[in-house]
Amino acid sequence: MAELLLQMPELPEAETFRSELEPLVVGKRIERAEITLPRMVRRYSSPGRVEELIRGRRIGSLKRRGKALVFGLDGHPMIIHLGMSGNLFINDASDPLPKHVHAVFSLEGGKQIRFQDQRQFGEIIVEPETDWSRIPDLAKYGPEPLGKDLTLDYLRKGLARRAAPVKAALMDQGFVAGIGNIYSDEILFAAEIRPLRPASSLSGREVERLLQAIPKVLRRAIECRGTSGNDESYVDAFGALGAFQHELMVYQRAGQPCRACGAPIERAVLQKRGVHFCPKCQE
DNA sequence: AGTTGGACCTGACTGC
DNA sequence: TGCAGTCAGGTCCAAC
Repeated sequence: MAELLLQMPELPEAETFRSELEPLVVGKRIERAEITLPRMVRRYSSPGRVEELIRGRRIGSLKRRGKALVFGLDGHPMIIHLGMSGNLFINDASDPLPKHVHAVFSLEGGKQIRFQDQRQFGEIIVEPETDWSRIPDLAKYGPEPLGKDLTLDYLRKGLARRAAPVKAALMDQGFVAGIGNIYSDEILFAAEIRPLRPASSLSGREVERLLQAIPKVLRRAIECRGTSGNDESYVDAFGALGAFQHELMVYQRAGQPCRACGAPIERAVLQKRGVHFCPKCQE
C-alpha cells in the first residue's frame, strides 16, 4: 500500500507562497477578480460582491499571519485562509487552468494569482478594517512562532493551565499561530516530548526544549519550501515540490525505523488526527 | 474556560 | 469493473 501523505498547508507552506508571490505581485493592480465557487466567500452575499470589492485595487503588501495570507489592498485588506488544501499559484493568463481553481485574480501586466483548493475548506475574506489588530480572524491568533512574542514565559504559563495534550496546545491557533498536524509532530520529536503528554505536565527543561524546537523546525521547513506529499497536493507558487518531506522524522512514518535511534515510529489518534512519535527518543 | 464532537468537502482506498 | 462506504484533516460552532 502506498503511503498517502496528506497535505495541510501550515506556516512554512504559507510563508513559501508569500515569499514567492511577493516580488511578483506587490505594486500590481488587480484588474479583475473571478470567484467561481461561492463557498470560498461564504460569509458574503455573493461572489459578485467580493469581486466588486477587490476590482481595481492595488496590492500594497503581502504578509502572513499564522497560516493565513494577507494581501494589503488599499482600503480593503484581503485575507486568504488556505484551509486544508489551499494552494496559491502565479501564472500567465494563457496557462492552462488546473482542477479545483476557485478564484482567479488577474493583475495588470498579464499575470494571474490563482487560488486552488481541492477540499474547499479555504476562505477568502475582504475586510474594511485596515488595522490588523481589529480584524477578528487575525486578532484571535496567538503569537507568531518565529516572532519575539513567543517567549519562554508565555509558553510556560500557557501550557501550565492546559490539561489537554501538548500537541493539541501547539495546534491551537489561539495559543500559537501557524502550527498544524505535520509540524506539531516534528517539533515535539525535536523537543523529545511525547505528543500526548498533558501540556501542564511538562518540566521547565522540556518547555525550554520546545521553545527551541519550534523555530528550528519551522525555519528548516521554510528553507525546504514546505512539505509535499507523493500525491503532489502541495506545490509552491510555481508548481514546484517542496522538499521537507525528505526530512520528516516521524510524521506519516508509523512502523518505520526512527531516523535517530531505529525504534519503530508509533502512531496514535488525537481528535481524529494522526499522532506520530518515537517511543524511545521521546522518553 | 477548557475541551470535545459534529459538520463541512474531495479523493484515495477498501470491501463486496 | 463498479460502486457504496470509510477515512483524513483545519476550523468553526454548539454543547458538555
